[in-house]
Amino acid sequence: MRKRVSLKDIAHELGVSTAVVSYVLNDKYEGRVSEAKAQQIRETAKELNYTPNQIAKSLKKDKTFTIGLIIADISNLFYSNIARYIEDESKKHQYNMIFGSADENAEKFNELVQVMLSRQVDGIILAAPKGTESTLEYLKDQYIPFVLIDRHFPSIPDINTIGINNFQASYRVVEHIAKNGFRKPAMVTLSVDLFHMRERTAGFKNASKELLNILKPEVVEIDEEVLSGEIEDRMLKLIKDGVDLVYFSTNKIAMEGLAVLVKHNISVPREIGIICFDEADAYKIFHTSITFVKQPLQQIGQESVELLISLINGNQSAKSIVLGTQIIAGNSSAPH
Amino acid sequence: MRKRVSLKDIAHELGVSTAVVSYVLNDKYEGRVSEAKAQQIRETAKELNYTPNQIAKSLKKDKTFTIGLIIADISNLFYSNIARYIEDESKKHQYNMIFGSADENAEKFNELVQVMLSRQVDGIILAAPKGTESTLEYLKDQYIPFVLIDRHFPSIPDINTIGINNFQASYRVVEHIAKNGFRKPAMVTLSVDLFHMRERTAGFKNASKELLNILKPEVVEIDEEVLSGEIEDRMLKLIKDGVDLVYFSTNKIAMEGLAVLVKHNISVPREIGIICFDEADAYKIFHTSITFVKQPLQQIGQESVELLISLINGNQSAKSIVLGTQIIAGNSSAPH
DNA sequence: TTGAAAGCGCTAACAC
DNA sequence: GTGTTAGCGCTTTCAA
Repeated sequence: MRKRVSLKDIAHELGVSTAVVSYVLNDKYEGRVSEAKAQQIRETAKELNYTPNQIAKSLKKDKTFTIGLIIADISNLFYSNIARYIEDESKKHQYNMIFGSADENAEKFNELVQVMLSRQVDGIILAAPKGTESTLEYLKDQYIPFVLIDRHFPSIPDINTIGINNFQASYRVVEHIAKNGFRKPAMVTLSVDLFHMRERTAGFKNASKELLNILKPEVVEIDEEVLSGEIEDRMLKLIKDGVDLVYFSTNKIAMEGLAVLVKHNISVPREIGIICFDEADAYKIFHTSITFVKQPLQQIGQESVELLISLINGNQSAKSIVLGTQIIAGNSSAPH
Repeated sequence: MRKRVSLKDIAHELGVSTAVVSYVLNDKYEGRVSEAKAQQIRETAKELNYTPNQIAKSLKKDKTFTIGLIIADISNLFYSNIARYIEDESKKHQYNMIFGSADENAEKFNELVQVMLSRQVDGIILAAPKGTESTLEYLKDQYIPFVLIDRHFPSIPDINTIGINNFQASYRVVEHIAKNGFRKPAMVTLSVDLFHMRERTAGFKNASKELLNILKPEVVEIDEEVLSGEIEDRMLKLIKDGVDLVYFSTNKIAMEGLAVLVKHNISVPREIGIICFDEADAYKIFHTSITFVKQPLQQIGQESVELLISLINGNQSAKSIVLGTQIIAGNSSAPH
């Protein structure tokens, strides 16, 4: 069977101590080991196909060079994209990443946190689902370095957060809508009680009132579980009611909503205008180029890793980083 | 600062030995520890918020309950979907998964293998890029349990493989094409020297000759690096040449190809028929439902994990599992 | 029923 | 320059 080669094997082979081998293989032998012996050790290591055992190293140093990432929902493109950036950035800093999706489920989230902790991750980046405040408090109490992305829990003070201004992003969407001559927009969103989603809705409502003089802005909330079943009727109703543009609050809703339009042969922007939150590669096979709110995914990934690592290295400050968004204008919301 | 709670802390708190605590917390104390003491220990563990240190456990037991997954290209939906299934299945078997993408780069692949080995994964599932035969040989020589998915290297005998019959899948696509009255199909694929892709092409060519009496089947090969730049001209040329259906050999090519059709307002299947290899959620926002070859992703994920775990547990047999594919007929290749 | 102790592979403080 | 050794947190054998 398989027998992994250890420091001891190399030491034994050469009749030296494991310490010497460790020094050489970690390039810490300046003034300790003769160059000749060092060379020998390196050669033997190569010959024997030595691979250092990180598990042992981690145990000894109480540091795994691993960060945990827990996202809320892997089936959302936004998160899978961000996961990529976080992985890339981690690698740049010589960290590994281990990863899990909580599927918007608080219990699953808590389990994942436990798994990550027992695997001794040095820190965690997380997009927490609803109802996980106590776990966040726990992490904070335990001084476990963590950074919250995308989501924000105003009830917990002094935690490290990185995200966008969702209210403002939505507000600007309505500015764009108004500028391009739409007068009766509706927002289609999920009925979920998360701060960042409420902010998106609030931005839309406020701006609709202020910029379009709409007394009761139209917001359709759909339960995530029944999304693909319900959205068809809801969309058709909006159109029948004379809504002239639909603003989808996430990627996932957008895909479902656009599918309805395709199915019913509804032309964009002629019959209805469209704006989506978040981008998707798939938009390019829709019959019209899509206007969308672009979040700085790469920057979120990058900064969250950097912030986390600085926390791991003992930096104490609680930071809330708010990044900017852009509206990428396509033909789907062209002047009306 | 943070101080993690260890077995020793619990033992100390109660004035017992760490052994007893270990027994109790692992439910292995039958006939060894009194129920009263066991209860006490469990309570203290809970009070102190004890989390077992998996790193130490792994070191001791020489087993990490972690499997590595290396995929060829994360930006390919096929792989990201399969990664999900593999993660789910691993979790079911109480394994964690660590993950990396080689981006079709042999060197990156080799590095990833090293990372996984040094983190002492119990086994690896991999979709290997071109030019990695020697690494596979190495893994084999070292008796490191691994399972190859999607890809196949005929030059290496007796390794565990899970995939589909690509030749047959393409052959059946042409059967479908012929049955539906198309007479001049073209295949658009990547110019990459991988066995499974060559098989897809060969199946198309053979069937075109045998079923459609085409002497020189039309196969357009595009270099992956220039895909989105080149595909537009190549597609337009095909259409000008009177090709009546295009068969895209992967997900990624399909998305780029469909985008060209959208851009030029080319109607499917009226002006050109379409069949794609692999499914994509995004197809639903294309103006016509898409015919595609469906691989059994979940089954691939599930069986690869099961096979790997059986290898980890000492099973020696070299298996090659070939799973079936389906053609899901949409309107994009409707009778002509 | 209980506890002491060895040892997994590695690092680093400490002799020599 | 070189080697010895303790110990990271845990499991498990062995002795009491």
